[in-house]
Amino acid sequence: MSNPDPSADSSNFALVRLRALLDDSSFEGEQRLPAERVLAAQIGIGRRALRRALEVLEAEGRIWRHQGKGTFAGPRPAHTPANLEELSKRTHPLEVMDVRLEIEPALARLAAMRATNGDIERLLRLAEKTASSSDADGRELWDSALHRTIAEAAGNSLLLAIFDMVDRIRQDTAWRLLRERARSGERQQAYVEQHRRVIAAIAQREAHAAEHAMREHLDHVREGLLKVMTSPLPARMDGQIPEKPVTADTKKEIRHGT
Amino acid sequence: MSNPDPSADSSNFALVRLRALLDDSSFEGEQRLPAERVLAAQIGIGRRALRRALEVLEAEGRIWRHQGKGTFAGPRPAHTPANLEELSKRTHPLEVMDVRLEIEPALARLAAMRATNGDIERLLRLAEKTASSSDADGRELWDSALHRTIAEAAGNSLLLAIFDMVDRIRQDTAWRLLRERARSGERQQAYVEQHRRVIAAIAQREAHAAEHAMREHLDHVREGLLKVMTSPLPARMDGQIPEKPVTADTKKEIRHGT
DNA sequence: TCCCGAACCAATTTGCAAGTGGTTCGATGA
DNA sequence: TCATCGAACCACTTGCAAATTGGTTCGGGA
Repeated sequence: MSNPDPSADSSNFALVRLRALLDDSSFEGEQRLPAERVLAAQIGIGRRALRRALEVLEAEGRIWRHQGKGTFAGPRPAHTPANLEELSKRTHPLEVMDVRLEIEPALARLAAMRATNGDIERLLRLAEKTASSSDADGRELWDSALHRTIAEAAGNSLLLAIFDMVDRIRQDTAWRLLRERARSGERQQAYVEQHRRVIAAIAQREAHAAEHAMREHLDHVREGLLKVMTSPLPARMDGQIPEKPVTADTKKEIRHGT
Repeated sequence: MSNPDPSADSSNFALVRLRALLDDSSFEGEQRLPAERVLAAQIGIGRRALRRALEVLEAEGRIWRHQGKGTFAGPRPAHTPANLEELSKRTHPLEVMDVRLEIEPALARLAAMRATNGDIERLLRLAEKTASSSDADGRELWDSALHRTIAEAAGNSLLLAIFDMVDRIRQDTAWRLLRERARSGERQQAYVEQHRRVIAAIAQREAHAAEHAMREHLDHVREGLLKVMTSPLPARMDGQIPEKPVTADTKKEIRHGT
């Protein structure tokens, strides 16, 4: 009987050689392997056959590769994003919402305890602006400024940096549409009232009340988000249907690497 | 009577010209101004006089400058660090501890709800290792791995990224010494017991208990940190005195930029 | 005493070259 | 007919040197 996959012959040879190389003590740590072109010449096979073997080893987790860097022995180092784009790809709106629900109530509580009178003045002015803003973009901006001012008033630079990180992800790309749909008219009204309550609690230095009010507000926001995501086609005035079901696509694409 | 500050003559001239330039619509946004050398030649004064004028404008907040970048119209953009070194410079151990107190109890709660059985197995193994580890470095590593595994088990990639960020700051530079001193023998014993409690709660899926146990644990850690920082020279078995009062120096160096 | 020009320092940006894995293509040979 | 190879190209990363910028110092000159 003939070989069912003759194409793998020289690749198999390469696999044997590569496994021997990896088992060798010289590649113990996270050592870098020679470049593909060099390695192929060393073993005496073509680059294509070598790459097939490397794919197997990578799938096994014995090596990892990165374009422009090289091929390395050992498991792929834990990928901690640290830059926004990567992080933004790997998360999704519900995760972000969960994080906000953990962080921002704490920020509100701390703000109630540590805000300066100047902070509180700024908050009150912002609340007015948010309420009186008419267009969606304007609301968006004032709302963002309001939440950030609370984060500043909390007086913890590290927490502020974390808030900024989350906020930048939130403002990224495709989510704007989602958020816009999540704030219908009456919901927007409720948001304004909830903001007022949070700010009032902070202004009166009621830490617990501030935390509670903020959590309640974000619960409402989360609920709005869920509603939009689970019923993607509510009656729309303009009758337009989004070309792509944003939520589903986004989630699938994001989920691929935990 | 003579001019009390004749040195400001050409600088004043430059100020007038510059204000006119800034009021001009062409520099509305965060536009970049010409280089100092060019600008000085344009206005027809020396660079030194120009720089005096620019200092005034910068103090007024109408422009901002940065070495190697240039001079820009408008207020200085909000500085959101985003990279570890900057962040690490701008925070201090107590801030980090406060953040951990906000984040990690939430992580423990989520882990209790969402951990896989595999996660729980890993946690139990790690707890053993941590308890049996003898040297300080070993404890440090196992402890870190334990907390991170809980963060992983919480199943929120964004929260995990935040945890990693905080953890990297925590492990940075000078704080290692501080932490080492904060874990005396009996405190270490208590930590092991607290870890056991957190893990047990997670394993039994008791979300609230897990959150509570983790908060209690971190409260103890915080207390240990405070004790070390407020009484920098406890009685030491070996009689050695650290060459430098680490806490004070570190705090001062870190504090310089809020 | 003040101003100017020059020079130097330090931080940043920019462009380029080299090297890497990822991919496509046509020629070759079993 | 098919797998293979070599070549070429693309996309990404790294490293380095040049250029540019603000920050600073110094000496000449009015």
